Amino acid sequence: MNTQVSRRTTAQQVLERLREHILDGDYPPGAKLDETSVAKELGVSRTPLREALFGLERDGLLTHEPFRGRIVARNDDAAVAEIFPILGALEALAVRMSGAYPPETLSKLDDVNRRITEPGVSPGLRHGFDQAWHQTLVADCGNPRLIELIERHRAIAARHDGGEARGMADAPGSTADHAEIVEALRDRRNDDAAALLERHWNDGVAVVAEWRAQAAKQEKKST
Amino acid sequence: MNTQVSRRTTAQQVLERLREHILDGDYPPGAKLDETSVAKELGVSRTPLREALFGLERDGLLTHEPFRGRIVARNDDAAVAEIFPILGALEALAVRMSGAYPPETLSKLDDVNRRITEPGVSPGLRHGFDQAWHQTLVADCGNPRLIELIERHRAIAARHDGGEARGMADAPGSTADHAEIVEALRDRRNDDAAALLERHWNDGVAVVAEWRAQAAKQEKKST
DNA sequence: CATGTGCACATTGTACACAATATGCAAACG
DNA sequence: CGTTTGCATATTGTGTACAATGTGCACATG
Repeated sequence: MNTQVSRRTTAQQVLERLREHILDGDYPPGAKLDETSVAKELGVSRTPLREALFGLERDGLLTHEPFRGRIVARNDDAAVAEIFPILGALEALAVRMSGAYPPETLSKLDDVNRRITEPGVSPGLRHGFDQAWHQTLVADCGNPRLIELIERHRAIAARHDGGEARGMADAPGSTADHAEIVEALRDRRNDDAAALLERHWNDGVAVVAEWRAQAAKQEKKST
Repeated sequence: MNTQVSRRTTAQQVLERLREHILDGDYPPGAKLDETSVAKELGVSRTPLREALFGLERDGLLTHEPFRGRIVARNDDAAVAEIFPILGALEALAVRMSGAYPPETLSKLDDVNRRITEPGVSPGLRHGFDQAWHQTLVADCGNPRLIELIERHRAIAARHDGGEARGMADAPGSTADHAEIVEALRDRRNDDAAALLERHWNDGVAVVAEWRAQAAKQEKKST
């Protein structure tokens, strides 16, 4: 069916496409992945699909129960409480390993951070800017493995659980944290920035939990 | 061929067995994994084997080039330089997240550390004790995801590269570090212990590089 | 009416067959 | 003599068939 011109294998492509779909919320947390349907949907047979599923499962994006199917991993408060501190430690390390941040990087960080708070941007976009900010922060640490690891964990933790509860991170405190961190970096106080960053992620656990509780309450009201 | 009584799937079992083999050095870094041979060796068909391989690849234990096969991941100086700091940050986090270490855990740590230096133990065993020490250190941090993550990275970094260059970590400085860390933990100074631990791993990069250079020199002499 | 049992169906797991690609060698060519 | 081209062979990638297991419902039974 496919003419196989690519250098990448079907399973690899499927893995990446599925990953994107999960991150975009097309397959939300808790959704069951029916092999036959998904295979048909992507136009491949079950064999490469299953190989991709195995990889994603190993990434922590899927959970698997033998003979009962695969589920997109939940991202509940418990998961956040486990992952956010890990991200804090890893990004802090990346900041410490980075040298002096060049002016253009610093202004990019400021710029992106400013856009997070700009009025009129959709919550989804705001969330995207937040992601971009963190990505820029660690991009030049010189440890590709670390970057990849951070990326994977952010992928797990960044998805919205609880049935498309939108509204994410208006985060008045969050952008203030970001600004403070950039300021430290401008002064070449990377260690201080790292410490702030770690606290930022740890605070995030409570922030997300609070925000979700609010969203759940609103959800109930509108029913 | 198999009566399939187990609750775990063949692919999962194969993944774990292969993982053990790789960690034990039965498949040393750089070894090519021929699918047909390995499948025959483990008594399964290629399908579940390939699924397992995909998982291990995602773990970073294997590298893959389309149509050219899979290789057990190298663990050269570059890899060590990337992974050791990550392990340092993660284990430091685990120590900080742990509460007060109970006396029995502290004496276990002391005990295991003592065995590392005991004369007459094989290098392999010594290495095993070192692993056990670090495992005990993080076991009660209360973050299973973190423990799993540490375990996986230790799996990658703990393998001996460069053709079974044995002799590992006599580490006179290493056990001294361990002792100092336990002392800090006894005083409930977890943050100090965490900082020491991070330095311990960072120093490890140079130690391993040095040790390997020596081993390589000896290798050449005996040829 | 509640509960348990067994069968039909759906879905996942495994094996195998075939297709696509890489590799090594031998012969042709300059 | 070195280089290149083309084929034979080995290995990996994908599709498909079949086996094993879980699920839900109808029906019997107390």
